[in-house]
Amino acid sequence: MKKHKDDNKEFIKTYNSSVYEKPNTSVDTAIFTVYEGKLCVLTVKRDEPPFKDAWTLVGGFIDINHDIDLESTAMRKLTEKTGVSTPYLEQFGTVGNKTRDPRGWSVTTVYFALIPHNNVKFTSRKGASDIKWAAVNKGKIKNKLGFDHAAILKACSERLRSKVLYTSLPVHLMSGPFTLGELQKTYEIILEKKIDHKSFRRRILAADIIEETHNMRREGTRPAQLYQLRDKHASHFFTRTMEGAN
Amino acid sequence: MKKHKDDNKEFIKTYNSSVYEKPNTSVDTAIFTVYEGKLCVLTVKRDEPPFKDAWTLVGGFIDINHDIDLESTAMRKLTEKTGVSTPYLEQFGTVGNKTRDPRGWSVTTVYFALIPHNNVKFTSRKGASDIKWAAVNKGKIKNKLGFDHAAILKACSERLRSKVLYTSLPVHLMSGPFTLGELQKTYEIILEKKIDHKSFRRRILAADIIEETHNMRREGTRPAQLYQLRDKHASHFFTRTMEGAN
DNA sequence: ACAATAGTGTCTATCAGACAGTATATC
DNA sequence: GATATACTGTCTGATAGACACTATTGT
Repeated sequence: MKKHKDDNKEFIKTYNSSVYEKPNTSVDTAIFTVYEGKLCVLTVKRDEPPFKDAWTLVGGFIDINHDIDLESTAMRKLTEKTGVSTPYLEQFGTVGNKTRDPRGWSVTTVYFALIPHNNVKFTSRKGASDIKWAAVNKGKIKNKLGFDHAAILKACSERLRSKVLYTSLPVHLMSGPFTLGELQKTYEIILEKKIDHKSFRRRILAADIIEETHNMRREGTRPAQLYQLRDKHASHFFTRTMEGAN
Repeated sequence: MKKHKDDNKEFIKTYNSSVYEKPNTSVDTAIFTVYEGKLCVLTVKRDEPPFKDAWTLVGGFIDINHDIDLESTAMRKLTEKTGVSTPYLEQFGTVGNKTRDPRGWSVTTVYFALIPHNNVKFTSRKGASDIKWAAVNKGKIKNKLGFDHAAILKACSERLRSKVLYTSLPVHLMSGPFTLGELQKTYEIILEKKIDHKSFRRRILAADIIEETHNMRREGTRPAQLYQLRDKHASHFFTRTMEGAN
């Protein structure tokens, strides 16, 4: 590793010409929720160039004086934007290349998070104008995303979809007790297809990850059993995937 | 991203800490092969501090002037050390924290590679004294590894083992035509357990990823059919995992 | 009664595990 | 023939998909 001079001019010069020895290093998180029957991802509006006024995923640079590791950078940003402090948070992967950021070689470690919609309180000082949920369809949202975030979102959505076929991840989108019908709906929204309800119940109940509460949900028609997670932080991996190709 | 005051002192301070002070960024690869009935990983001896004279995985810093992306950094290092230019190469994940490198905040993107042992020619200028295969057992090797590479190797080995339960990855460890018996042996070495040969054959043949050659392997006992990959770069994902827990 | 949602019964298809049995080499 | 490795036959068990059926609510 080359050492950098503390000479300020030299520093500015290399910074401007984008041939600084270390790439920039950031963390971005695709924060997913299910809301009004749709899979949504949290987007924020940039207030500085590059991509000023464009929407992006939630992210930022590592603060090496305060963050102890990458995950705490991701958590810090997530909590800053949503107020949520116990999301399901998983590292997706890292994208690093010469071209993704006009400022030069840039590396971003991407996480994806699942949070129940109810738990979110936007904490942005400017109100809601610079932060919003965007509905995700086949990995895409309507608005253009800055940097390579459209590609990152697509890849994250695909990973989410694929993991939902063989895990219990969507339980992390439920807030408080839920019915099997509601959980199934959440699966269906993410997978963008219907699931046979009998198979679904069998599968979830056999996994033994949820337990009955003493309450029922009463809304319109026949009351439904309310369940809760046995272990708030556990995830179950099934040995077979549901149909729909990997 | 927090906004900074334009106050000059404050600016320089935040400038230095948020922009100038970037973590170091590297790429490390666990290069696996199967050799003499054992799963092995390539290790190299460091010739500079920190961890001078300790063994580590193959890796190094990104060369932002020559590498176009992270994968090309990994490939460059791999080819440099092994002479192999078409490995199976997959990103494993990224470790970044304050403590893993005594020089300070450090981020490393970890890849794992599979290469057939025959294809390797050590190209190190110093001869073989600073590079060698180390047998991996339950994710560990005998020699101590520098940095946090022991933990990284363990995590990579577990990922490899887990993927082998539901993919055809081990085909990338075979050089040239191979018999089903040889492929099965390779699976068994990675999984560290026996597989039923009938189930194995059924599974691999049903995947339709290999085809018979016109040759047989004749060695001692009954000749065995030699197969070759239909698509050199394809990987098959089975819908069910083999037993042995995820 | 009817609509709507909750929940059960049960048949079939698929595929992994187990393991006995057959085939073809060398010695 | 004995032994070693290659390869096949086939039964069992687990579980996903399909889908018909029953249950309980509000209107």
